[in-house]
Amino acid sequence: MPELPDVEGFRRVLGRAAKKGVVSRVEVRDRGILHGVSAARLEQALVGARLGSPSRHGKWLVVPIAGGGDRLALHFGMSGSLEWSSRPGEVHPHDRVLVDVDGGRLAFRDQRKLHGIWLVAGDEDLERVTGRLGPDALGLSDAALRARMEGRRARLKSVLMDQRVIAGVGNLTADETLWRARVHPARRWGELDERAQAGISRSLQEVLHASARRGHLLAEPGWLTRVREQPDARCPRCGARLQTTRIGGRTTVWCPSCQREDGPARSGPRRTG
DNA sequence: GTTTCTGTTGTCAC
DNA sequence: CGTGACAACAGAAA
Repeated sequence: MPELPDVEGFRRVLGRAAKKGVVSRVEVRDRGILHGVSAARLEQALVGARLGSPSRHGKWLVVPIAGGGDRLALHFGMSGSLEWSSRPGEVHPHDRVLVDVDGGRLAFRDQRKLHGIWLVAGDEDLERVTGRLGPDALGLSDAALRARMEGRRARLKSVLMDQRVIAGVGNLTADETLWRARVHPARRWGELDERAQAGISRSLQEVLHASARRGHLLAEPGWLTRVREQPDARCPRCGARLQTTRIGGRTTVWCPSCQREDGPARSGPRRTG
């Protein structure tokens, strides 16, 4: 599940939980989710402490621990989530770490365990874990996006998903954005005129803002994400049969009619003059 | 029943 | 810059 909008949702969940009080208990049910920190060390760092206000950078969540200078860095991979319950009942089989706070319990739930939880000290430490990330994609201005994209020669889909260029765009967000902007995913930034570039910038923010508000990538009528998994999916805008290919090792869905490889479509809702 | 493929995340070698 | 292998796992497809 997790792309930027999901992680933004987890940030709010964690932020609310943090305000409830101190951590009373930590249970590591699967050490495979911990990186560079033992279960004992994690417990020692958390129990009795208060969590600070979490921040998000791309798909990373960083949680200060009041008192010491340590922070948690969380990455949810493809299948992770953060679950809060005020009345904890059954433990889910994929709950890897439980953190009890006054008033409830946080669960780091993850089926595939591709990433997980780190305990980091200074900023250098954090950067060693996350890699050097580009600016967060949410709220990125048109000028800032331009500055980051300038000179990139790879296919747009790959560039948008490169966390070092901008942080937070995942596979589905990239497809949704390019579809909305009517730009073919295999095109290059430098080939586009300024209007098409601005369209990508605007589309990206529309997709991210609407989704982040809800805590997950939207899949409403009129969205590519809504139909992309269907076997013979058609473009929600023009009805053409959608195409699927692989770019950068990821499944890529686009509309051959709206997103031409050689330029913007000349038909459709947008008037051509 | 068993094997193979797929994937909203990444890294690495070539 | 692009591709393929890989990591861990479950569910679907073959």
